[in-house]
Amino acid sequence: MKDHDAIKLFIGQIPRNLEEKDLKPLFEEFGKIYELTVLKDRFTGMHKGCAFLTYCARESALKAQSALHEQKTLPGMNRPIQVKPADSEGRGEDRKLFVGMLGKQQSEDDVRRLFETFGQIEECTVLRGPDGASKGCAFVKFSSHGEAQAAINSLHGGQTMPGASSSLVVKFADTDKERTLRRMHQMAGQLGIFSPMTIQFGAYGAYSHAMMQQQAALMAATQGSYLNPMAAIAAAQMQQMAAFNVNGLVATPMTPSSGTSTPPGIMNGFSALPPQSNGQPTSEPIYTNGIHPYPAQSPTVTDPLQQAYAGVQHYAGEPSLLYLLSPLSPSPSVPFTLHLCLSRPEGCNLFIYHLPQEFGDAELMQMFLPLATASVLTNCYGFVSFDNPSSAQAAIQAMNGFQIGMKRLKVQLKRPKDANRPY
DNA sequence: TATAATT
Repeated sequence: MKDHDAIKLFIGQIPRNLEEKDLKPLFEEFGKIYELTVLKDRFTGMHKGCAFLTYCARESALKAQSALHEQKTLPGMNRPIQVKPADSEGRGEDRKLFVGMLGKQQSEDDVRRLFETFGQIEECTVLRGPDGASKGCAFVKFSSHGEAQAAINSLHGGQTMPGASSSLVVKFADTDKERTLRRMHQMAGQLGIFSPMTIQFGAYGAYSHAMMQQQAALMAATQGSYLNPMAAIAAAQMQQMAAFNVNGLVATPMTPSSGTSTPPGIMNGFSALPPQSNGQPTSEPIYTNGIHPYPAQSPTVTDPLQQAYAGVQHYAGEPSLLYLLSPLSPSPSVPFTLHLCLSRPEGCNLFIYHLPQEFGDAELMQMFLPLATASVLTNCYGFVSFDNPSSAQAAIQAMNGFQIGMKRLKVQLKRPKDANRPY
């Protein structure tokens, strides 16, 4: 049926509205197709914009690759189609380099010239923003690990490019795990969390992953209703978080959200939330996923990367972060809302009332992000914390009475010490 | 200075 040495191809940059049947004609031109599978998200079924393709004949794969790879751009895409052997086919990424501190004017060709003396370059890509401006870094893939290593040895730190702030960086590109960690940290930064911190999902990781994917999908599906691009970005971040969760980088069983072992900060700002209008409980232990920076409750890590990440847990500040997935609506289509709680001292925590029904976490976050370190949201009220009382006061001044649609926000300090608080 | 995506 297919050659014993057939090559499975990875196809990238596929418009998300194209399914197998739409793609078949394009690829059949190069030979009989053995298998063609568009990649879908396992929970949401969302088209991932890429596919795997195996031809019956090895030769067909080679022909398709040379004819199509980076040779044409499918409608609606802003980058050319990718047709190359899937990662599963050959070696991993031990021959791919990340090149940092390039000058912004340096093109792919400039980078190639810099690296070509060290070996056969299979791929060379300068990273660019949507406007086409270089981000000052590139990926260069050699045909062998040795060639890549030779380039590192000769080029890393050796020269400073015009316009770059320090000398050229040449190193092996991140592995998938490293990328995930990097994204996680970026996300934390975008959420306004700048302290070192660990984010841990609970024992129901796969479940919360599914929920987050669903939530992200919903947000993506309603993109037209976003107030601005920030909301779309937040949706993408949730996708990333969900991906992080499922990648198994954290595997700690959740800390029970009741009992004496619960760190005080974990309950703060969460037990005191006002009752919800839909009658659903604010939290449901089985669905509660805690995030906390306590080293004693760290995952048992065996992987060096995980260990490196675990290192940042040893930070001395007040504990901090909770992501909660709480049932809010009985409707299966909107089962959960992501809650992000940051525990802060009194005088730093605000309740936001009269949020429009359609306000999502992203919208609330976007509204307060310039001022706040975190936010929480349910259907009609939100919760925002600041790292100091004056920022909280500034937020009240800036946002109380802020009109959204027919309603005005009510922004006030969270009720001081609550009898419900467990300490 | 970290990509768009890898069952």
